[in-house]
Amino acid sequence: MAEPIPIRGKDAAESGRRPGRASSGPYLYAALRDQIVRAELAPGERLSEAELGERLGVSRTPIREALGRLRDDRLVEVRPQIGTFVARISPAAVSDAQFIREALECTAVRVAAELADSESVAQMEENLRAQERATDRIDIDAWQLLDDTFHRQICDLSGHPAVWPVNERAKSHLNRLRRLSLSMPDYLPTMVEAHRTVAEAVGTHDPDGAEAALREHLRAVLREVPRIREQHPDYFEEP
Amino acid sequence: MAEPIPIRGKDAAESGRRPGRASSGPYLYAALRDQIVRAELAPGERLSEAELGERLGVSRTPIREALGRLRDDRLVEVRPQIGTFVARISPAAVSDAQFIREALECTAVRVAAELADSESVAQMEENLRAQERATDRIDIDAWQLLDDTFHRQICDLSGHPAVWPVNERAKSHLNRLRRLSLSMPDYLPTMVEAHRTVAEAVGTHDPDGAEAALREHLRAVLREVPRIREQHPDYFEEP
DNA sequence: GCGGGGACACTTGTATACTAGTATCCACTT
DNA sequence: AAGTGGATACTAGTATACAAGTGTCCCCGC
Repeated sequence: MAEPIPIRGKDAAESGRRPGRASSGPYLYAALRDQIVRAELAPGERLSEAELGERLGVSRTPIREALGRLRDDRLVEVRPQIGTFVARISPAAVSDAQFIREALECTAVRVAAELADSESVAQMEENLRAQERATDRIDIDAWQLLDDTFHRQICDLSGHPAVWPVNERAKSHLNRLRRLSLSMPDYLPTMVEAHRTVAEAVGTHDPDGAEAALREHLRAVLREVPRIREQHPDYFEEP
Repeated sequence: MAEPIPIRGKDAAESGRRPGRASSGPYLYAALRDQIVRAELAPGERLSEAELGERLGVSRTPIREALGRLRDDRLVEVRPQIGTFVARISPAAVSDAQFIREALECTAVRVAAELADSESVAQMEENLRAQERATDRIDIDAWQLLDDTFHRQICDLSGHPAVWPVNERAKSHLNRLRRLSLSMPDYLPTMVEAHRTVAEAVGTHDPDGAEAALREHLRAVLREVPRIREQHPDYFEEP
């Protein structure tokens, strides 16, 4: 069990009290989700509300708010009177997340290809260049952020800002898988290339091409599941 | 402002304390969402955590849990230190919900058409007959439940149980719209007919037909927006 | 009559106290 | 020695107390 949980930006804990102001729930949710996705909180690990609160400098109340959202995401499992645990990877949940993500993003990318303006395309290309730099540095953290941004751009280009939050929740499960893929650096150039193919199809207003390229790209992650399961059997559900 | 909020099944309040047991949050969430969808809690209406808790026989804590989820759904708006309000209808949010729903359900119905077995088709037909009976009685409440069940069947037939919860959250916004459509009884037979068309396409394993029929059906609700807005301008956002 | 200022009632956010259920572990019995 | 029962140290769910910010409304002064 991973013991030390240094919270990334410790702003929440350090900013002291900000009573009566905006809730710290969203921040705590994002921080904990990030730690779960990065497997700093390992699948199956027990989480203590009291301990998390102590570590993050808040009481159980906002911790519980964050854990509730993570429970809705199925990233943690709360067993009343027993404990809260980081959810083990469920192949079924991964498949569900893949289905949702594919449905949303592939629909979004079609719209994006139809009505993307030159500015949006330029932004995607800028992001792609940053991805290449991160790939050269083998900076997985930076690349992951850029990947999220890239897919968010696709979703936002659909003109429906509510799509990304839903997609992000599904993507978490797949991001966690990718994190565990030790040989991921090998795949980074491949993924950037796939991104570029999608972006080019969007830029040339080719919905069919964009959808096909994106679908193929999204499914690539899923193919890694058996290998990852072999490497980390204890991180998976025991059905 | 509608004042009396008699909770439908008062089980939560009547079952007395059940401390240390399962959380009442999910129940409260469903109950409040239902009241919002039915416009028993009117768009723009102020909600008091304390008052809701008193009315439902619980403290603010579980009420806040339910309101937090409703806030994620964008069905309520929480303004710190000011108040919590039933969200007014936002055409943008409705459009977003429509996009998400269309993407998910249309993808699901294709899979459903491909691998629906005879038992599933029989269940859908049974549901359709119940819809017809509810239509004859002009029992909108019963019909709404059957409508949810019908669309849930489609989602579940995709083999991905996580799809429906996501779809349900988007559907809430559209259900609320339909509730406000005073002339809805006129549309009930039309909708049942549309459902039947979808079900038949699923039964004959016709993905393209099923998707087309479902998409057309889903978009029907959206066309009502301008008329509803005319009838209830105060229920809409003031952009 | 009109305008301004302050008390006050109310809000959400947070911290803490309490309840009841669960698992573990150790002492005791057989 | 092995098995069983109970004390105990946890857990999450709930209720309540407190903090801090916001808007209203009334009273006072002009």
